[in-house]
Amino acid sequence: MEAKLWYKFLEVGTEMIINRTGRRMFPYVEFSLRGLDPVGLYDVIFDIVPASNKCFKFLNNKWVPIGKKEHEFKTQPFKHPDSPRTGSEWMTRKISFEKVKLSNRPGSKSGIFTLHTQQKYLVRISLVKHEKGDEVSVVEYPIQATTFVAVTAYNNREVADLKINSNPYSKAFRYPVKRMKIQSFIPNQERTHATKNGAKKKSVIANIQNYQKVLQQNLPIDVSPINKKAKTSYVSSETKNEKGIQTDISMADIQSWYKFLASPLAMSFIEMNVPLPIFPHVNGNICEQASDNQNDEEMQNKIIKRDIAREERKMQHDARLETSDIKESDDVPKHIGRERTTEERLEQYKSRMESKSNHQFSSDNQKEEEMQNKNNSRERTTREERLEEYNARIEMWKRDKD
DNA sequence: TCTTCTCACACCTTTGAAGTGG
DNA sequence: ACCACTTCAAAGGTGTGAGAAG
Repeated sequence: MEAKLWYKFLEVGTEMIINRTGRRMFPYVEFSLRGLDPVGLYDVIFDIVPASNKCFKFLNNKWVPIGKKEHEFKTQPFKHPDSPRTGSEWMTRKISFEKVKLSNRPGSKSGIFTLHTQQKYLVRISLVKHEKGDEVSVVEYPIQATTFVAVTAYNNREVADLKINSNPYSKAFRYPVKRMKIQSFIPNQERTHATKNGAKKKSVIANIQNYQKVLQQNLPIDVSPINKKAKTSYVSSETKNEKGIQTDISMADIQSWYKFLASPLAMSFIEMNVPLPIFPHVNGNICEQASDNQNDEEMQNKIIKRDIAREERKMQHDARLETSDIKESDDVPKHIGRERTTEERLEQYKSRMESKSNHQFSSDNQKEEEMQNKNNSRERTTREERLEEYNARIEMWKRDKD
């Protein structure tokens, strides 16, 4: 079990969100087993049981009992999908109930537990041993550290913050960014009757105006790449919900941004000397995007690793070209690699392996230096450089137009 | 009026299929 | 044909905030 995390939550008073469709537990329950009969057959069963017979209310920053709890819903305990297994199999692995969900709608399916809000629960693990014949023996382990209050929205800010900081799916809320809602810049009436192209244009202008306003503040700008799932930034009269227009600057995605640059509208901005926003270069790769968060060391390392691997491959490729008779030149077709004999391919494979192991034995200092260089080159990508790139693009576009 | 609940939203990770190049 | 890797898209998990419901 992620004991440390559970205890952290316990300190502030664990709250678990429940909703109609079912919300995953976080932290989830994960543990290892010891002392089982190695050849015995076991089921591992997950259950959620009331931790108190009271109902609670969040007052003065803590949960206080206010009355009797409601009658419990009938929910089937959840048997681990790998059950049954022998004791030795269970003992050699971690047992996780990551996908268990909590709901407030009765009659949910297996793996979804129906709970009451404002009531306390805890997780109980049961080990069912299959004895001879149909007999079974059951041992139950209620885990006090998992005690939580079921809620539909967080009451304690500390809990929300702890979740944001420890749940990878909540990364979006870790760093303060300026999310640029178009909604507030376009009057409702206009939005509702806007045509596809009209609204798109409006959204771009709104973004620009908004951008200029918030640029003066000191928070990082949200430079999300294209969000494929995001709703379009226009609203037709058929649109069910006005909220459909809510979006951020990522809606003026890279493509439409460059389309905008190629439009007469952009030209008039330039001619009027209206300062255009710097739209940072984003290559659409989620890792590159995350690298904008200097704090995210883990992601930085991932990117560095990937870049090193890329360079490694390139170096290996170059080395192979140098050692072989085939040189990369205009008159040698690129697909030549696909026409090698089995022996040649075997040779190449060997050299690849050699170069790989050589790299492994390279000194730590060298590695560190490499990492440092990577970091430095990343830091050099400043806003000024992006501005330069942006200006270069404008120039290019002007030339093309002429 | 207040509290609780629901839903749409933006933003993120995970996963798996398809593409690419050696 | 195979392999290692990248790219892309879809699915699904997250907290937030506005508004509905009680």
